[in-house]
Amino acid sequence: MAQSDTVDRILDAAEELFAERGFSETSLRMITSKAKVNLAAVNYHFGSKNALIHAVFGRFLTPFSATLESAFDELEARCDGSPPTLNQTLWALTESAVRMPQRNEKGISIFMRLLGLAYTQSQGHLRKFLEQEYSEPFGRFMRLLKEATPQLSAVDRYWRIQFMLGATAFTMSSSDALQDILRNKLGVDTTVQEIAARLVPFLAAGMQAQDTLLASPADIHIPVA
Amino acid sequence: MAQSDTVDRILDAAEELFAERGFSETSLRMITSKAKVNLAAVNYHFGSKNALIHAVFGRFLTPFSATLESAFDELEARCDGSPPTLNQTLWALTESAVRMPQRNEKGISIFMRLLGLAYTQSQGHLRKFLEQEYSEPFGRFMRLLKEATPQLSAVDRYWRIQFMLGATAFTMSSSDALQDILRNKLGVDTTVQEIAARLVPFLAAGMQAQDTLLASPADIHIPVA
DNA sequence: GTCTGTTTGAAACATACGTTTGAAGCGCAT
DNA sequence: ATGCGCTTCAAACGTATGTTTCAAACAGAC
Repeated sequence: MAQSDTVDRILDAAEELFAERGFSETSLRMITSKAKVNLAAVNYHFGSKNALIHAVFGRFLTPFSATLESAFDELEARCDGSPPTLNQTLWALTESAVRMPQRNEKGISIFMRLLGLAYTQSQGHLRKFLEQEYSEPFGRFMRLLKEATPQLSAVDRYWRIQFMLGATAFTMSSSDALQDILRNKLGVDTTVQEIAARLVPFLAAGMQAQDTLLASPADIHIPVA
Repeated sequence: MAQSDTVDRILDAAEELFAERGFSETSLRMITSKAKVNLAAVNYHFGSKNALIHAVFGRFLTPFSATLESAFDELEARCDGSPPTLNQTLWALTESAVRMPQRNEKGISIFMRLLGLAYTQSQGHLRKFLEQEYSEPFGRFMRLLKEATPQLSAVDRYWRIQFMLGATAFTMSSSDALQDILRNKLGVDTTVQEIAARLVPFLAAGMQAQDTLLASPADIHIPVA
């Protein structure tokens, strides 16, 4: 099969280059020369650069969302009616990501960074693609979060989910650069699993902080103790 | 003075466009046509597109870092020898950001998003510029954080600071969009000050979670309880 | 071997970019 | 009024991008 060889080589090269440089900063010529295929191959096999971006996400996200769904199934079965805890829910997500079969050792971190970029770079088409393609597992995750934090007001929960999302997306989207700094400053090396192991407790603690009680707007900025 | 008019119009337009589209996705032609100035004006007044990016950051960051320094001065004076608490440190930063004189009501969120982009988009020159221009207040903030969390290992503290950064930059940068969603779904309205009032407790709680104890790499992914 | 549909290849396409150029316009001392 | 900085302007520069074209190479069926 000649086709799938070319297609896969393009996807591999694109995935890696997108992750380390961003989408618009990566040209088709970089991709095709890294993949050692002809420039026209991208438009022949995928149709356009945007479609290639979608294909890169689809190749990872489709099996991942299946894995995630069954992880949620298993978790809910194990909990037998009572809603899973916050830690269980967050770990089910992390687990599914880390356990995914990887093309290579950089697999997860590459993809975490791509997801971060998807949120961060305002590529309208990508956002739309992801929303209409993977709304189901996303919605289910949100529902589980809600059931795991019944003590929170809807507004607090809403904002704290954004905080979690931000911490995750941001960290993952710059994790290579961050790791370089860490390696230089502290002389240690960190795997994605370890980052996740540090991130989840941080998120869980923040999520479970006492429900925010707002003072009158006027002196919101005053509390210093 | 005709010059400063053109210069400011360019800076205003660039700031807004960079924030909503990113750096490489924003062309000089978009900027100059939004600012209603000639295309060549950017290279005449700033020298290059990169220098313009630096100027956009400098215009906000220089007065901000002065404000921040004096906020830290005041805080340390008030604490009189003993290190400020985590809450005090975070509030000093938040205060300084919120209290900055704003060009318009979107001022803070625009700049939060720019800071997020600076970290996220791999613009080497920007990173270098920010590091060598504002290393002092940044380093001081780091030192305060370190003194406020002596129980954390250096590695844990490093990563948790990244998590805080991410949650903050992400939330503030998309707060306009998020507020729209919130208004539609929950029928409430939120000011930047209120978001900060929700964010700081979240960050403080995450920061003060128990120091991460890592199991052997092999079973890092196992804990589900 | 020849035909057929699919895949590759080198080259060109149109467009957009950041930057440079050189003339024109302006305010203001002299 | 003249001359001198500074600023604006329209136009062009060279380069890089995504996409298209069309001929050559290829594989498998007959």
